[in-house]
Amino acid sequence: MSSTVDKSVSRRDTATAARKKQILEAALRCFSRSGYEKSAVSDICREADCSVGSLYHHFGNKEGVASELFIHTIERLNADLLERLARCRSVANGVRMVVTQYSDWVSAHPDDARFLHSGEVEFTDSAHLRLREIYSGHIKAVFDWFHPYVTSGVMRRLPPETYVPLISGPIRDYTRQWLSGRVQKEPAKLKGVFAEAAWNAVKVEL
Amino acid sequence: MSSTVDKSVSRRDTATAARKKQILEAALRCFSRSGYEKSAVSDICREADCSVGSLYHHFGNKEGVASELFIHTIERLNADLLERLARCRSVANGVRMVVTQYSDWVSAHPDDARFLHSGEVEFTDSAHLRLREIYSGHIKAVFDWFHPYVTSGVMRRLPPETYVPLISGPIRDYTRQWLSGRVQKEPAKLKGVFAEAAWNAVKVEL
DNA sequence: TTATATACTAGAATCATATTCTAGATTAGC
DNA sequence: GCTAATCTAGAATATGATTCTAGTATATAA
Repeated sequence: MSSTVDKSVSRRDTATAARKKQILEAALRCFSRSGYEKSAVSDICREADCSVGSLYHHFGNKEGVASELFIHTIERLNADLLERLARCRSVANGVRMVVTQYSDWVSAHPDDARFLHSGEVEFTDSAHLRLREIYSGHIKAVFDWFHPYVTSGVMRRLPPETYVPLISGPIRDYTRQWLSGRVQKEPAKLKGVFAEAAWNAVKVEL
Repeated sequence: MSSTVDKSVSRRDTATAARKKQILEAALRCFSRSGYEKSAVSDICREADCSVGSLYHHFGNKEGVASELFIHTIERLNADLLERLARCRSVANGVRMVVTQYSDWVSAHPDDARFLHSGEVEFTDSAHLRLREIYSGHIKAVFDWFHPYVTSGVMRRLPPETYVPLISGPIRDYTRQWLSGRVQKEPAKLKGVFAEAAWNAVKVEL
């Protein structure tokens, strides 16, 4: 069946995808080495072995590169969580999983994490909208997973805006400190503490 | 006695201090309105009614303005916490205070908070060092306040790096979301939830 | 009180870098 | 093989940070 659809993937499509990937990877290396602002478009082009014209053709501007990279990265992070969450067989493990997968992911992909956290990245307007959709879609999916447990009374009913900060706030805050070099131990080393605290914050007391 | 010392505060010193203040306040308005990167030095100068030469004379560069503003802001925030903490008469209230003063401060000074959280601000090297000192000094002062309670066994003994994220992580994470417009309720409205969670995370179970 | 050094202000000149433009090369689809 | 669309290259331009030079105001010393 796939052979009939394959026609839509031309040689150019493949080359274009490869070139874009090449630029995105070069950009991440540059951002990671020197930060977003300090990375000149010409630096990225040199690293990606392409011309500025080519970069602008594919991404519109520097923000466009950063936006696409950001969206791509966060989608993988989110998808990874949903997969793992689907395999959890209890609320307690679900809550702990939100914390542990984040810290494992950060420890495994520090450059990606640094990029997501950097805050100096600027987005195109369309990326802003897209990110908002992605965020609310992801939150909805996660809430859908947890909702039955709130209904059945094993997870506390709290103001909805507070679940994310209560569960993920500490590990995110710690990660930020780790990425900026203020603390040494990598997040995965302390995930147990934060995972227990997260469950503790939302569980119903016996 | 003061009259003999007054000689050290000349008319020029006063004028200089006033000018610097004028520039810092103008910068905050610009950053708050358009963000750090989008604020041109010439914008700040127009807002402060001064020349670029003047700004560069006093601050060296744009980072210098941002750095001094940042340090000034964070020192007031820190000092405010230490004052309030000194008046607390129990660990539970102390821990809750860390959360409530932060959320009250953020709600009362959203422009300052937005600036502190923005992340796109770049610092001079000397500001980086100074910020690190300020941070560790502040942490030490806060830890000194809490330490007796750990010793006496009413507060949990945890890996030292985890106290700040456990106590402040959620409210900081929530604040970040609020500043970026992803949630509506201002932090002060939810401080109770986060304050209880903070105490819950570090208290010793009965 | 004046002379001199230092601090300050102004704005033009310079420099770095993001973005745009133009021309040419490659590829897809007919 | 022809034509339009896509892609690449790099030069030209625009924007905004920083530096420079000249001049003004203030403080301090004689």
